[in-house]
Amino acid sequence: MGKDAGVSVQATATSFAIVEALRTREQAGVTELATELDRSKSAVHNHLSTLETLGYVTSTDGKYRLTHRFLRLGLATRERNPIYAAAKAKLRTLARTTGESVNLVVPEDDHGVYLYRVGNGEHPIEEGGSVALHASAAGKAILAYRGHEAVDDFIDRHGLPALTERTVTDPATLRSQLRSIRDRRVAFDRGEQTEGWQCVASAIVIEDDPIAAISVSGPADRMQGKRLEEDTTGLVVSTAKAIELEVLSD
Amino acid sequence: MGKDAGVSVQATATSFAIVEALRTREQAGVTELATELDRSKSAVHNHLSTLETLGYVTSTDGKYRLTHRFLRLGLATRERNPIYAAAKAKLRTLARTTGESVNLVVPEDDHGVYLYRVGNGEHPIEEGGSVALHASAAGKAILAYRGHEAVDDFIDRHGLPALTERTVTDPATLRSQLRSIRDRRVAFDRGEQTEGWQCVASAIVIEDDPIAAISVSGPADRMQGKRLEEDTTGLVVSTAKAIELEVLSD
DNA sequence: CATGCCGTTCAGCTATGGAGAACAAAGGTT
DNA sequence: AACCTTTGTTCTCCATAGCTGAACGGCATG
Repeated sequence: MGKDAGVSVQATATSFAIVEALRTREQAGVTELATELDRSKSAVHNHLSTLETLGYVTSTDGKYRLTHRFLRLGLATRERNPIYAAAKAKLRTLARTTGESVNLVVPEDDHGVYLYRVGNGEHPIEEGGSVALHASAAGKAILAYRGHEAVDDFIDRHGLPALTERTVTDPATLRSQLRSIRDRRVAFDRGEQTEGWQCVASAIVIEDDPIAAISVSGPADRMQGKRLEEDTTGLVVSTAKAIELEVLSD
Repeated sequence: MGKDAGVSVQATATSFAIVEALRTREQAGVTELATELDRSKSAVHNHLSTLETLGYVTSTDGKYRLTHRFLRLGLATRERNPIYAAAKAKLRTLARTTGESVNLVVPEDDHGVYLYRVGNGEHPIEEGGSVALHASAAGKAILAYRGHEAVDDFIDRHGLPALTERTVTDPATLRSQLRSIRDRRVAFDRGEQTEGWQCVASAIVIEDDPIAAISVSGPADRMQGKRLEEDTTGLVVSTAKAIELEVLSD
């Protein structure tokens, strides 16, 4: 039917392509979007005016931008997840005691999503953004609690693309790391996702299902030695355990 | 072209109708959505599978739900607004000192949007949700700083629909309230939006442009007498002024 | 094993939305 | 001021995208 397998309603694909272009762009005009997305001006105009009457886009003299309708959609999905309410307050205190950025990551399809993030803004990770599961401490913490076949399938589907020089690209190495993560309840990321940034993570596991992971991340020079290995690690693990209990008690 | 003026790309309208249905519903099946939205099963299925390959929807054995892609979209629009960063911390302390719920409302087209909200969860207002400008303290605070013609146009377009028995439905009454709001820098809502809930609001005005309003809301029995008239009012106004200064200093 | 009730697939017809050019409006430049 | 450039908007026409309606297959439940 459609030229691209699975995408049968191409108008929807076009509309969302425009929406995503507007996300990065603050505001944009018709011609600008048309050239970037390689569509005709009239097509882009049609979609924009449709999105405008639907309330997802506003225009002020020729420039279009996204409205806050997406905020309602996005927050609704987040609020729905019980892990969010259970973790929020505890992550705040974890951020305060460690002085570093703290993240809450949940798995979604084959990637992780930053559901919540409280930090000093040094590292430009955006809430709602996604992470590769194999190249982040939180992601590996989640993968560690999935079955062997699930991990194999994951590797088959995506491979282990390198994000930095230190990303784990060898399946055997990854599998051995996952084993030790499960044993010790901690995952580490030493610049595997972003050069110069280290991470400690621990998964939230409910009934053998890793529903989330929390992580503390900071620049390599602050996250090393005894501080990383003992202090931070201990805090992350105990916070993860506390969140597990909170989830179970609701 | 289209049957409904302005909505030329109907496929987009259908896709977003499905998305909005999923927002309220946690998860839903094809048939369920098809009957609710009055479309054919195959049409709904087409849209859902398209949205799924685009990454906005996931399915687990026949049930569909929204993904967190919308979180990225929504938070991007919020983070972009400088008023959010300027107001966030101050609203937290305002909530702590008053003990009531605190809201940040920004105007968008002809309604207000709850951009941020910190509260005790008593009143089920959702972040990202929208308010009628004429039937809320924050909305009236914003309207008060718009020109007379702008207010007239607003009334022409929407009228003054009553949300409760106490909603201001008379244009003359509204205009006189707006005048006093501008004079005193405070707007009140005495059950005009939700029966039994009172509100105090003050606008954030930058260069004669009301870019936002903050409000404190609580049940009528706690928000009355001296406490409302003096204590809370004073705190709201001074916080609004502080936010104005913060915005200007950036 | 039969019977609903799902989600998914299919084929075919028709309305829809895209291409492209013409139009309008707004700035910038000389 | 008159020009030109660049933008958003509108128009018409045609191909095809995407609906309808029905058939298929899987999974429960009786």
